[in-house]
Amino acid sequence: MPFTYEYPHPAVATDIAVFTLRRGALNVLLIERGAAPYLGAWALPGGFLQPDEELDECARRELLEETGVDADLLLHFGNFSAPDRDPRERVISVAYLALLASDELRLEASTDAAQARWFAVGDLPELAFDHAEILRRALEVLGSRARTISPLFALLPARFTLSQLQGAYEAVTGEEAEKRNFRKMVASLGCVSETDDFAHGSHRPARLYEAAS
Amino acid sequence: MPFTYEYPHPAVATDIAVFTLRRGALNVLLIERGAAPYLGAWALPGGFLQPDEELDECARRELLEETGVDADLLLHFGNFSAPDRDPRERVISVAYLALLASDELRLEASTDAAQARWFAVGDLPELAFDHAEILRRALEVLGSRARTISPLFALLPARFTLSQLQGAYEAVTGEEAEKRNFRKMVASLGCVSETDDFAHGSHRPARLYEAAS
DNA sequence: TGACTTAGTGTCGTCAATACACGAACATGC
DNA sequence: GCATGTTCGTGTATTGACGACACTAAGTCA
Repeated sequence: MPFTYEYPHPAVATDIAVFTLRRGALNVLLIERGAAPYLGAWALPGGFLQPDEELDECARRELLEETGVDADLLLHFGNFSAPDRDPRERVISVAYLALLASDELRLEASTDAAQARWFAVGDLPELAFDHAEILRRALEVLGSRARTISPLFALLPARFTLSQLQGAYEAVTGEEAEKRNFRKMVASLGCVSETDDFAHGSHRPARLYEAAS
Repeated sequence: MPFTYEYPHPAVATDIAVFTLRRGALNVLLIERGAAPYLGAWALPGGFLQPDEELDECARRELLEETGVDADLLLHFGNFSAPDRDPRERVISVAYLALLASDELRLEASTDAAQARWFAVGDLPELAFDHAEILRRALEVLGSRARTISPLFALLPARFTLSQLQGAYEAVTGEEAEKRNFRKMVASLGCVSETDDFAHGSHRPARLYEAAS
């Protein structure tokens, strides 16, 4: 029996919610759309799946093309398939989230995007399409996974103080943590190892840690 | 700027791993393919997304059409997008899992499927496409979510004994549980309430419980 | 050199999870 | 009807995890 699939194929795209910490606050990367629809509106970076490309690859490529940011760890967290979510034609959105250390970042908007910018998650502009909903879901997933700590390393430089790690944890979960209990938890997880160096600020230096082998 | 999307659209399909308990063992519902490719091979039920249909709806509809089983609670757990995973054309698979009580089941194969059958997850046939991989991932996700108990109700009749609930828990996690500790856990979760009735077997009757309001 | 600020540590109480053994209730067979 | 067998159902003691709590240490800056 020959294959006949009588329905039109939808377009398939990825959208990526990239988070980082800036001045202790959780920020998300948005682009200003350079094309209709929603010309001039802010949106999550993303774009269409190409032939011979897996969805994960598509997400990484689109993010790099549109913002100059290369994220090697992308987590799929949901699909968005409302038939009218894109006014042009039917587009299935495959949503990813990523975490990045802010010292790795150099934003470069591409042709598709007029500009790329960080926004604190508590102070967001109106978003194009259903991206507000996608971002809301991304934040939910992020908060629920923060307790495993290890993803948080991606938000920090390679070497970090425990206070920085706690700050990342608090920014992602939205809850304050007890300093001593937090350190006990980190120690029991065994996912960091101390270095011989210290971060020098304006007060007592803090020991630097790194992700355990 | 007019919208032009120069790449061909892939087909989008859903595949569903439906689990139930039969004689205490976890079983998965498979269909025998009634069309090429993989004619005669066993596969997860599933099919193509239609216009004006959300992915969740597609999964429920395809399952019902192909097997006669209606699952109202479908959980998306991943996408499968290897470019060559379907020999006909590019097909993105959106994968779901569902749990059902075996007393709700009356299997009816449709035209697309020669027959539908339950297989113990420990004794599976060769599967079409990349469905072995999809099923493997479904089992991982299922095991990791069992600890919240509440999804397990779907595997059981409306009223069940605690021994049945524990059996479902053990079948899904693959680990044995201590009877008293399991009951304490269930009590502390507060997700079941006792009824005044008892299940009569060949020994001491067991109290029947139901999902808490 | 003194004041300020952040870094870093130990203890106790509570609660959750683990391990463990026995009496209760009913069905069945003699 | 009575003895036997099987599953149902419960309480306690121990352990480890988690949360609350206050102080000393080390360096900067004025």
